Amino acid sequence: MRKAPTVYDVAQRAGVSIATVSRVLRRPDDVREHTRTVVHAAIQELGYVPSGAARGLAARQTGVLGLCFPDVDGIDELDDLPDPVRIGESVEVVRDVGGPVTARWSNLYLGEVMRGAELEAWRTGHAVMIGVARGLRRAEAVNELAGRVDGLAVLSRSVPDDLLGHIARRVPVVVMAGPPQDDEHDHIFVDNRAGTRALVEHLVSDHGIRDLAFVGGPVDSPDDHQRFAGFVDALQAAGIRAPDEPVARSDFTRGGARDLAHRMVGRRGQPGGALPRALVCSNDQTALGFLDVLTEAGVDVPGDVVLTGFDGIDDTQTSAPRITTVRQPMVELGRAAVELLRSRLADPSAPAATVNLPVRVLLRESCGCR
Amino acid sequence: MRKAPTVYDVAQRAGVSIATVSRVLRRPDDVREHTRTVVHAAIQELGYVPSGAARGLAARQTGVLGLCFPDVDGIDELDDLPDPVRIGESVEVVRDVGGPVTARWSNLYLGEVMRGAELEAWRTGHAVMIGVARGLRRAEAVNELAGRVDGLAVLSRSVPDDLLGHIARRVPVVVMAGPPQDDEHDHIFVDNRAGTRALVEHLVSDHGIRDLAFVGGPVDSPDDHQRFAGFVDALQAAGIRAPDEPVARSDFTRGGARDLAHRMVGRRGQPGGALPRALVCSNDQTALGFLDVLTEAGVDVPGDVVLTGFDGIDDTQTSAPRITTVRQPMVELGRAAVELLRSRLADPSAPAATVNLPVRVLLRESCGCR
DNA sequence: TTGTATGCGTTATCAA
DNA sequence: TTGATAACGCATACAA
Repeated sequence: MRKAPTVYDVAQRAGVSIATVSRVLRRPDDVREHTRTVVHAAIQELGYVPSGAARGLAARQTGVLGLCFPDVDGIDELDDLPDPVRIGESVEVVRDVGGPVTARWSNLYLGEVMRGAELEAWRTGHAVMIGVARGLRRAEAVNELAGRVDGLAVLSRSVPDDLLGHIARRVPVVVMAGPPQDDEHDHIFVDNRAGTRALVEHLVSDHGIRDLAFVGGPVDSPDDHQRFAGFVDALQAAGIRAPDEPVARSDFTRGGARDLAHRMVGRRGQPGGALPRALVCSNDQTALGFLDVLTEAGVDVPGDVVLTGFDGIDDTQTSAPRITTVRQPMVELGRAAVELLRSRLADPSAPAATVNLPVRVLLRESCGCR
Repeated sequence: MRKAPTVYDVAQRAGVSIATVSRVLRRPDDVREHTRTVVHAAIQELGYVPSGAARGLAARQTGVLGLCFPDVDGIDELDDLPDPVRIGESVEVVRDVGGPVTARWSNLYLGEVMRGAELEAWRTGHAVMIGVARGLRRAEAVNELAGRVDGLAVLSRSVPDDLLGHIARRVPVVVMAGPPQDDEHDHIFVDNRAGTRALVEHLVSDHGIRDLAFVGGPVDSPDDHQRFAGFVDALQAAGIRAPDEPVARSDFTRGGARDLAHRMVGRRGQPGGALPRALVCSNDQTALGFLDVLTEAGVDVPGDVVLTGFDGIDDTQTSAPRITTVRQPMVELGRAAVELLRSRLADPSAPAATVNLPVRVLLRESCGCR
């Protein structure tokens, strides 16, 4: 490792030219079997590993695809970092008093996307490089990532538009799971709208519910916006009068949803304060928060109120009752991103593509199924 | 994107030499402010993004660290791949009948390691590249990964020893979470032995249990081996006669543990078939499997039998009772790997290092606490 | 403070 | 089937 051997070393050792060494690695069929054997032997003896940098430079492509995520750890500064590992410390024995199970939604989410991307990249002999856009030097980091890859898949809003535009002049960019947008990049959308619509249609058609309310998320969430649109779609299709706005908005967290639920439950007695037959929540955390409070208040789910979510996080599978929801196609998102990148690399001049990922509605007990 | 601009383009546009362009990017303080401004303007106008390959080649280091995992998806062939994304398909509505919650232990495990590595790498301006050693061309893939990075952290047994030796002649290698081994590489161990010992000492000292049995995992698992050693340590320290072997072995899966538990529970009536006061399981899945069966059979945990696990997976937090276990320091593992890589790069001639990561014993209800 | 020139380790194009 | 040799895009030592 003192000084890594190069093609020259291998060539010398094998008594051939560097061109032949390169050929043995890239197009083995173009060299005589004997030569091949000799070269391979030299490679083994020297411990030769080709330099990716040199290859990338000469071949004008690195074989690496990039995946750029937003900062899910909420780290903006080096100071925010958790303590580094302290080595040599002894075992610690602690009483685990419980508390809420850590919600690792974003980790899981991103992990699945990565898994899908890696899988699809592996299929075609690509490597994938992960980048997290965090901290003050994030622009710089994203730039460097872009400089190292043949194509870049970016999770929506992890990179500002202007930076994205800059980068896109060097490598193809695909934006994952963003709001509908009309720019030069390829896009992959998750069909929030169709998913919610299908879910609500189930409530109306199969359960005969006509008194539904939509509990929204943050106003600036494009996902929320699409989901509400799907809600409206379904109601209109069923000839039910649709509201202009969600009946209320939470912040997409379970705690925030609890607060909201408390207020709504408290108003039950007042005129116009009655709970609707079905609460269609904009995400799972919201549904879970409502479930907590409704259960506490003695409101039966789904007997008194039907509850649904969106995302398909694990907790919706273990709650009582399990929550009917719409599963986000995380792995598929990653795979689709890589697919799109590849076809873009194959045909750079094709018009910008838009992919709408299908979604899956999971019927469980909270909507009255079974 | 048709043809990415290079330093030459920027230099020309800015009316300076390529050296100056490079300096503006690498050592801005060495250039006059005006020049800097002009160059930056040119960079923006052209959409210049430096080539990582060229940088790596010229600077003799890529700024990328590699992370190599074993194949957790069990994919050996392209044929094993799940179906690719089908685009344009409509929403699917399915009845989710339940079944076991998907155990994503390895995903979570690896995800956490990655998160730790990425975090630590980010601190020092490094990028990290993930590689999964899978399929027939795995050696090739690992080689390519090694060729692209400045250092490589490898999860134990994801790469055969000879390949690792080959690679190590080019880049520093650190092996994560393997069996004690005496080779040229740096190693990071998770202190399975001390963790189990501390856990068992708790059972003996704090709960006064003297009738304990160890339910092992696969014989070829070094982790299992270490954990059993810790079990023995604790017993011997307490003056309790320690067995030579685990009382039984499961395959580290919940299902396998269930089968085993059924057999053990079935033997209860027979002479010598009585259950011990405490079952120390080699991993969490095993403990969970036993919990399933014991609960079914009306054996109270921890009243009749005390149960403990190892790993700290999420399910141990939601089971009833929650399971006392030892948490694997996944994030720390990733961070430590990167730390070690960095110090190795800083001083290539230092002797091979060995890091023992501390572990945390989580006392919960399954051991009788609270 | 800036420019010139060289080398980094491959791939790929031609010749031989 | 093999060998010279010219890119590839940048960093950097050295000159100016």
